[in-house]
Amino acid sequence: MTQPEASAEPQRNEFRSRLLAWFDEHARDLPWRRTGDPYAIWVSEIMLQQTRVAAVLEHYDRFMGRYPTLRALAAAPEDDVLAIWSGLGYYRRARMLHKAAKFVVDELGGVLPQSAIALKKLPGIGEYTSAAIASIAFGEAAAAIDGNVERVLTRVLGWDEKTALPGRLREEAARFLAQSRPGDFNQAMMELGATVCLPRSPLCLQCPVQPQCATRGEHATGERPKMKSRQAAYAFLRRVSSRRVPEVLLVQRPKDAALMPGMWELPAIDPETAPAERRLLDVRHSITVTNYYVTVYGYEPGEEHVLSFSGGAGRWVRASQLLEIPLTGLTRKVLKRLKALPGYTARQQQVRLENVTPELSR
DNA sequence: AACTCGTGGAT
DNA sequence: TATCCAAGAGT
Repeated sequence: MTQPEASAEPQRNEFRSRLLAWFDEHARDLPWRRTGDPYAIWVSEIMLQQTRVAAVLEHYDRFMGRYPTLRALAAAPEDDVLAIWSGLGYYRRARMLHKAAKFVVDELGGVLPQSAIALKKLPGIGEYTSAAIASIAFGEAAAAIDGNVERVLTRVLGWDEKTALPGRLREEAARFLAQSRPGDFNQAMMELGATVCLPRSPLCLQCPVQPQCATRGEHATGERPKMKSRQAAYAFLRRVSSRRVPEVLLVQRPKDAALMPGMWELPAIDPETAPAERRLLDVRHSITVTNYYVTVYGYEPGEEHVLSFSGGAGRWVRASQLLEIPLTGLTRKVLKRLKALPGYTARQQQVRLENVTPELSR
C-alpha cells in the first residue's frame, strides 16, 4: 500500500526537481529530442512502442529522410512505407501510422491534433502515446505511463506491480507529473527506467531519487509465457538474368495471414526433408514467444519445381530492388548475411553459391 | 481480459 | 543456450 510519507506533496516536489535535474544532466542525445516537430515526435513514439531505442535508431533517420513531412508520408503507397519499416517489427504500427497520416491530411487539413484526447482518436495512438505526444510536442500536462513509468512508480511507492490497479497508478502518475515541464518529466521517468531503474538489477546507487524511493529495488513481476522452439527452413535461389542482373526468388505471404500479411520472404520448405548438403547458414530468429531455428538451403535456378510454396507464386526480384519491397525481418537478415542485399559491390554480389561459407551454429 | 503482433541485445 | 524484455495498441 501507499506509504503516507511517499505520497506527500513536499516529497513529490523533491522527487520532481531531483529527477529533472538528473535528466538535464544525463539525457541521451536522441534524434527525436533535437526537434520540436510534432510529426517527427509522433513517428518516434510509434517506432518506440515495445521497441528498444537502439533498434529505433537504426531506422528513424532513414524513415524521416524518406518521409520528412506528414504530407510526404500520407502521399506514399503503403508498400513503400512497409519496405522502409522492414526489420522493425510490429508492422501494423506502420500501417496505422500511414493510415493516420492520410486521415490527418484528408480530414484535418494536414494539421496534427494537439490534445491527448484528440490524438487518441487516431489509429495507432493509444493511452500512452497520446499523452507522450501531447506532453512532449505541445506541453500538455498529461502523464504518459509506459512499462518504465509503471516500474519506477510502483517501486517508488512500494506497491506490488502485479496487484497495482491501473486506475490507481494513473492517479498517482498524475500527482507526480511536473506541471512546469510535463514533456521532460515524462521522458525523464522513462529514461530513468531504461537506464537506472532496470527491471532485474536496478542501479540504485546511481539513482537521483533513491531517497524518495520506498523499495530501493525490490520488485516483483508477473509470470511470463514460456518460450517455444520450432524448426524452419527456407530456400535461397539466385539467378543472373541475360543482362547479368542478379535476382533472388521471393514469395509473398498471403494477404490474410495473421503474421506479416502481404510481406515478402524466401520460399519456405519442409525442414524435415531439406537436403543437408545444401545448407547455407543457420540463424536463430525469435518471434514473440517462439524461437525459430532457421536453416537456409541453396538451390540452383530451375529447381523451383522441387519447392512447394505454401503461398502464392514466386517472383524473381532484382537484387537492387530488394530494399524497395516489404521484406520480413528474417528475410532481410538472411539476405544480408548472404550478401545479397544492395550496398555491396557488383563483384561481391556475384559470389557463387559454393563460395558462400556455411555459418556453423555453436 | 487475455491474446497477439517482430525483433535483437542483454542476461 | 534459453530466457527476458522494450517509449503499446487493437481486438
